[in-house]
Amino acid sequence: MTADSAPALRVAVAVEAPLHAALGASSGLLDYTSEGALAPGTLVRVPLGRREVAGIVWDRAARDAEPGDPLALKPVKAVLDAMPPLAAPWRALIEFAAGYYQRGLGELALAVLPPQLRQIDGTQLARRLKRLDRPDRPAAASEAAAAAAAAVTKAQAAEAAAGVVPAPDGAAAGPAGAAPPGLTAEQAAALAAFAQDTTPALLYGVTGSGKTEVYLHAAALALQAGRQVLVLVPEINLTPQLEARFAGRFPHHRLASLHSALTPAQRLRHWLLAHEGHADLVLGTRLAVFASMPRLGLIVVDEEHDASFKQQEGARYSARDLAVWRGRQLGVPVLLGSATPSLETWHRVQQGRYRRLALPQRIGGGELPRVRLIDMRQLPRLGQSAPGGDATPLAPPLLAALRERLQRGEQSLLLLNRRGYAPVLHCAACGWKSGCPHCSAWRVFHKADRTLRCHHCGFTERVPRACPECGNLDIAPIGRGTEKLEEQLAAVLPGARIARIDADSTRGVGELERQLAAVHEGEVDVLVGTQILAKGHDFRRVTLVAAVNPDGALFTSDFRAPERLFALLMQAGGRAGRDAAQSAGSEMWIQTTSPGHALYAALARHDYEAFAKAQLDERRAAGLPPFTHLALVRAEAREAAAATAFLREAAGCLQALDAAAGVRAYPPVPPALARVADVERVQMLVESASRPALQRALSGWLPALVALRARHKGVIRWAVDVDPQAI
DNA sequence: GATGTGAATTAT
DNA sequence: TAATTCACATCC
Repeated sequence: MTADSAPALRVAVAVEAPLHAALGASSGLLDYTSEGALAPGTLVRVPLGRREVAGIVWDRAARDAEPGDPLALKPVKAVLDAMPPLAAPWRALIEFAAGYYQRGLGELALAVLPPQLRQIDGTQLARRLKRLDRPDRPAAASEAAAAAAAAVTKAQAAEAAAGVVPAPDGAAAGPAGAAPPGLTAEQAAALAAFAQDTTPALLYGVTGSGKTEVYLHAAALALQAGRQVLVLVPEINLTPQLEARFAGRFPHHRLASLHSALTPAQRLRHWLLAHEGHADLVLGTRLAVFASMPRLGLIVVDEEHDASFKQQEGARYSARDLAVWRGRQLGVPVLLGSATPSLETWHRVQQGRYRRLALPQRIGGGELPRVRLIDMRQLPRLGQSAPGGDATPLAPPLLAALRERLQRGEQSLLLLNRRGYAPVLHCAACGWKSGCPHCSAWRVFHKADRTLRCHHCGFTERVPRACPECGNLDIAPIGRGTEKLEEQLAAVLPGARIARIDADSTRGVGELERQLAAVHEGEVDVLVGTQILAKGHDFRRVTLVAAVNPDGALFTSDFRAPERLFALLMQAGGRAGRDAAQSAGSEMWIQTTSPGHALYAALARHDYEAFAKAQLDERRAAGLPPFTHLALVRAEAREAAAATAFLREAAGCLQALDAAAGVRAYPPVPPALARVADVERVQMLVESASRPALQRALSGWLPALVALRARHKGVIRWAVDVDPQAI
């Protein structure tokens, strides 16, 4: 406005605008003017169209500065300088991730900040920052953490009682305990080796081998050096347990958790604690990999093989892979823990790119459960005429084993990866099945509320009294879900206290914790549930784990299914006999029609390495990861033909691209789940033996895809998925 | 992606 | 004639 004011400076700002909006040309940055100089990483508010949005001042190479009339630029509206700017390493991480996963810089940068930070103004932010000095309210830790803390205390008391951990009573159980428990020789060796250098290290150890203790000691070293520690865990459910363990061990260090179950205010507070360097420990799910941590000195990725580290929407990043990148960038060690490492990680260990630290023994010499394979083909087809119409839910020998446990007062855990009563309803007269009208999937029969529910789009109806096609009254459920298994168990195990834990039974806030507490208190004899149960929870009294029907994963086209099944079963088996005193009698039962399958044979020997070798040989032969690098271009449209046409033409653009040497595109195909909520999906696989080649091709291709999209009006959405989980 | 524009289509 | 819906242009 004022003609005599100093000439305004030009600043580049990353704003929340998707790449495909073709905003800010190639860099994704927009130019604004500012009165004073603004440090890169400064949070600002800028006008964008008729809106005012949050942005981050970015540094950009001088050669990228676009010519143009600075007078036509709009000024920055507000500078949120109460907060330190986001540091260069953080910005480098964002730039790398945006480039690697083919997303807009600003889109990613703003998406990984706490949502509240995008909304508040300078005064509000200043107030929040002032409040950081106040200690966290105990309530903020939530009932969940309290429940988990109780469980952990008990667990450690059990370990101490078993005489395996030379810890004084009460150590690590609360703020009062100062002396950390000692380490076994194996743990000490792993820790010493880890401290040698900063190459990423795989901590390879079965459930119960004491990986967490190594994390804690590695963390202690980093904390002593005045550094911050980032711990990534796969599930929200697991954060309270580990949080309690870390908080108990490091009572004089501040811990902040970061996951999507926090309230917006908590999320902002915890993020700011990390960013300001007030929190020494940051523990969270995949989104925490982007936490701003000025003194970062160690990254731990627990259960590194877990698929939930890969984001499945928006920017489809792998938090595990970004953690490794971040560690290398900072020269900070990364510790990847797993009993069943991802084949990608295992391959890198074999290439010598990652170190291998092994913990082959269970703490206290506890045995892994004996694996028993039950050949379901040998069973008499009992109960064909029974209500529900399928064979007996459990093989007689397994049933006998369950009764034994019941008599001895021990707990059993039954896994069935299917919630609801039955996966589909069927009319015997006309062949009608309970398909979802909006998705290419069956609607699941939920007996408890007598509904047919689509697990993909949520479409729910009451169960029809008769077949909607032919009016036949004789419609019957096919197959079995957890609800039905629970019901069938109640019939064959009268008097047993049976609990079911799955996404349906744990819908309410704190419901999972409440149910788990009941299990720990011994109020449950038999626990039925989905894979929610297999992960991380410490069930001390469980001596029998059974997989009721795991075969499905053996025969799907999903190339990662065997890897996931093996990990799930190993992990589930690890739930049994964690109490060293009982481990000798603990068993893992598997009902299968393929008892000779190599996967089960390896599982019976607890031989991950043989399994991994066989899988890697298959992957190499089939040209799959980690030997080939993949990306998927996904497109969605009302009509599949529109999405397919877009992808076909996209493939043409790729072929015309010089940068696409050594990269090849396959014909577009529908994924396993082709239609969801009346939207058709089509995807195209792009592969290369070279990761840099794939990257070059994708980067060169993207502008063409953006332009192409403008001509294919039928396409509702499209996205690139680099290193996809499934193809 | 969000927002605003104008034109076309539909309801009353 | 008002009210929706929809295609499309713009956003430093």
